[in-house]
Amino acid sequence: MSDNNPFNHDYAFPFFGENPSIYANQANNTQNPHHNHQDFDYPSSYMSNLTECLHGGSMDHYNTLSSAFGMNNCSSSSEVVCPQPSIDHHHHHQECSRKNINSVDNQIPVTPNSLISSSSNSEAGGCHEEDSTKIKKDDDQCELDGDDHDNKSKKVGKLAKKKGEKKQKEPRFAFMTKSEIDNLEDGYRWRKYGQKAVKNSPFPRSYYRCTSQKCSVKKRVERSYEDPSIVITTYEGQHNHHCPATLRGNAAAALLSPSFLSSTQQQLYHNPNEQQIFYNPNIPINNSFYNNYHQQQPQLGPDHYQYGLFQDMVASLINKRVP
DNA sequence: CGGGTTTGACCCGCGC
DNA sequence: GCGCGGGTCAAACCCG
Repeated sequence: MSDNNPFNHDYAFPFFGENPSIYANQANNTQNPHHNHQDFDYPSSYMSNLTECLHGGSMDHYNTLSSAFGMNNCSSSSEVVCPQPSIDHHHHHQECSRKNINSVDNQIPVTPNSLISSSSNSEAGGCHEEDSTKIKKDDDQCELDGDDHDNKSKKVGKLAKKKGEKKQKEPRFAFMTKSEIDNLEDGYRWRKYGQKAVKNSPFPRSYYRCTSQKCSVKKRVERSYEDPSIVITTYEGQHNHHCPATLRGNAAAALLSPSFLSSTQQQLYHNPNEQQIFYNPNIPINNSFYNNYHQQQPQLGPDHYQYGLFQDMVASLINKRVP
């Protein structure tokens, strides 16, 4: 676990599962030999996370982003794993990446600035870490209870779970956002429960939990050590309540809400599964950001990405909504 | 006083 | 087995 880059972990997020890319002409090669495939299955609810995390979670009254994105069809066929470094590769990618971006820039209209990268169940190699950890903890706790270990049992005693009860790792997805502010406003209320230094990074990682009762959604916020202007926010889990700051959990409303689309942020919206990147053409592209980004995912060269607008993505959502 | 933050200790998995 | 790094806990602290 020496990898402190969330984007190097498994990320899968079939936003446009069945939706043809808006800018498909710019990148249609999805057969990247360096693109490893993972075998693990995604939880059926996995795709509902963006929805749940970005706005209220009640799935009964509206279409969620998950449905809008065709998340139910999400296959486990594309995700980012095990980057395969290749210097030449990188250079080439960087060039192409910039090229593509520019070309897109020229043809797209205005858009809200947002970039999201997504992930699926985390930790490609060990998508158990957190939960299994907890379970282990609990088990230990059970065993310890009889003994002394006062302090330890006290600390760990809360999360008692049955032995063998395997809690599935909550799906995750991450945003890369160019912002001065670390903790970006997303409409939910969060309580910070931890902060850790990140290896190889001068910037700490903060851990937040949704303050809503019985809502187990967590998020991590850290600043990219490669580009300090980039904030990486990783969400984990699904909200079981409406977003307090949006209208009845309307996905589009949430996504388009002023807070979320604050003009002070430049964001990219990246869908590794579909290899799409969305960005705000109103804001000059930060080359270092793209370079770093593609360096972080060398197995998915820019040639294989599709670029589009976050706005179009949202529009797609709205169009797909069922009354 | 309630709710959020800070911070050091603790736990766990993993790699060596 | 040990050390490292990531994640969590919870007491202490802060603040409106």
